[in-house]
Amino acid sequence: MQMVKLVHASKQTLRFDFLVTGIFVHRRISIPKLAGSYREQEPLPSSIYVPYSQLQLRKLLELQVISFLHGCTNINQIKQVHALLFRKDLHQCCYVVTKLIRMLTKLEVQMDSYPRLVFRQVKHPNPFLWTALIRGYALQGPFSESVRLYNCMRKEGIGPVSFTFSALFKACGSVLDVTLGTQIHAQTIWIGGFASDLYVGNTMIDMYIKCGLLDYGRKVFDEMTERDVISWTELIVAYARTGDMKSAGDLFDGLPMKDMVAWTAMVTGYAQNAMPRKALEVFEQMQDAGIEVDEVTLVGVISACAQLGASKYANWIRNIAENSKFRPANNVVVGSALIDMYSKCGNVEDAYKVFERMEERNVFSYSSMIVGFAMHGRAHAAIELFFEMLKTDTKPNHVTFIGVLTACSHAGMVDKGRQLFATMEKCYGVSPNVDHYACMVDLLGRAGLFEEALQLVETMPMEPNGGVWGALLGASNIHGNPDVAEIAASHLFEFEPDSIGNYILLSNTYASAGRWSDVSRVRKLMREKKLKKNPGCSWVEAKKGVIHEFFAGDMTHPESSQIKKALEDLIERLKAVGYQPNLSSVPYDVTDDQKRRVLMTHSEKLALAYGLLSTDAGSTIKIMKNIRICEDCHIVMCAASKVTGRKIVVRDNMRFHHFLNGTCSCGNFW
DNA sequence: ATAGGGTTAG
Repeated sequence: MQMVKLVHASKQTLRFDFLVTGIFVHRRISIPKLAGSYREQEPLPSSIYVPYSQLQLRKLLELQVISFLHGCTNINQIKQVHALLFRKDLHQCCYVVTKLIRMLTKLEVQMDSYPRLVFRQVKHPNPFLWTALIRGYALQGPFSESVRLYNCMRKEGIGPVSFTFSALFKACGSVLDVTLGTQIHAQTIWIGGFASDLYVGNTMIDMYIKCGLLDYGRKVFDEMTERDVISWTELIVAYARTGDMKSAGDLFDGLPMKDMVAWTAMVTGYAQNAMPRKALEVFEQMQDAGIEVDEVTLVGVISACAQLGASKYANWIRNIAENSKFRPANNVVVGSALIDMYSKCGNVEDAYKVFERMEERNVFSYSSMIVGFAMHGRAHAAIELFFEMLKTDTKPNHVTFIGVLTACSHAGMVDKGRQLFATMEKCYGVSPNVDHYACMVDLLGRAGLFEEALQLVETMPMEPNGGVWGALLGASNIHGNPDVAEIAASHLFEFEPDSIGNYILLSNTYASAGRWSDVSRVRKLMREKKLKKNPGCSWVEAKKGVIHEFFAGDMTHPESSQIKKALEDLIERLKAVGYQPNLSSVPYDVTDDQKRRVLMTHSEKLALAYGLLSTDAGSTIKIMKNIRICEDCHIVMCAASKVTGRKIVVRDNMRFHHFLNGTCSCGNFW
């Protein structure tokens, strides 16, 4: 006679209905209390105390064992539970063994070893047990084994369940085998309507997306009879990753149950597609909608603020992070993102403050800080931090080395760079990839060691890419070496035929050598390819963090006449202390007088003049620029920092220059 | 069981 009915079981609690004089009474019992003997639970009034049926005793035992399994943190503990199964005669129970195999998978135990053995001991595996094994192979490979097991299972006459298909699609997604994926897709249709199962549909979408067939994924989505927020989010993310924020946004607008993950997907989607303002907009809408924000959301917004490069936003999001549950000091990911953001906003000091306060640091935190120092020309700080990192348990990775090598490169530390590059594999276990070679070419090229740079390109163990040739072209431009520039450009145009900057670099290199016919040849090439020069543009942060934008020769600003006057005054003061316009900074074949006039229209000079006009004396002037700062403007910035006593920070497309008291942090080497 | 995240170069 069954007088106790188990109505619900979760990890922590069991819920029973007790039959008490004709009515059912609910009771909840927590599993920890049941550990040991289930007869020794809290005593119940004798009037309602009833013996469990055999069936329920067994069910309880199963649940108890499973709760043990959930508590296991290593394989030995699981082996103990496994031994227990034999003692309690549960070793043939598919339900428990399935959980055991899942736990082994979670602990990343090799499927071929122990899990396979456990599976073989069960005489009549049910579909769930088969699936646990198939899923294990789907997660860690070899993926062909998943498929082989699936076929075995079918041959044994055992039908798949929805989990089985999920596991198989995962395997197909991992090896990008869309042919097999499509076959299995077909099977979900003809074997008992699995195609309409929500989970099967979602994993199918994921598989098609991983294989690069977004349209197929969309088709599955459109044909699904039931969808949840995960189906939508999968597609939104896929559109965002291909850069199609329009489709992502349309989907998101139509999503009836927007949750935190879906909102976050939109925020990071905009951030990763270089639309930081849209990202902030969505983040604000998200907060207005009363949606909770977590660390992933924060990281997306932080990345957007890094792109905006303005202290105003940087401090704003930092405050939000500090007041959240994910404080940068306690959260490595948020902390590392903030380090990167502050570095990109021109604020290495704040970046380092965040770094210092972090309780835990990983390779991201160190690398971000090292790259930050490198960007700001603080080569010694970068290298010092690198050696400090080596003293910890944190191992450097390829990005860390990109950081130290660029640090050496921007500071002209050729020997140090060569030495680090030579030992990176032997001493630190990071084998140089093509990007590290590009750094070395940059390092040697900037130092004017063209022969060595070319030799490195010829002997490198992999094919040089656009980055390598680009570094060589950039160095040729700095040193005015049109012969090497020609070599670099001829290769570079194969990789990046439409990148305008490369043509301009080549043309400028010819110009600096006075080879005007070559200049017009390149100009003609650019016209034929219909490439437009992207105009030089600068931003400056005025009072209250308001950003003002200036193009070269731009007179549309409402205060243009004052700006022009301020610039003229400044230049007069600089001339008084010996400033001479650097005419070779103008790559056009025009008269010196015209060159002087062109130089005065450069956008960073306008930005500087406006900065002087609009900010308080004593505050730092922060200028951002979309292309490389020119020689003449660099000289002006140096001199202006001395004459005006202001600190000036300029971010060009590559790095930061800190001008103070007449000198630049780059040491005139950039 | 399926969904969102941080560092990279000329």
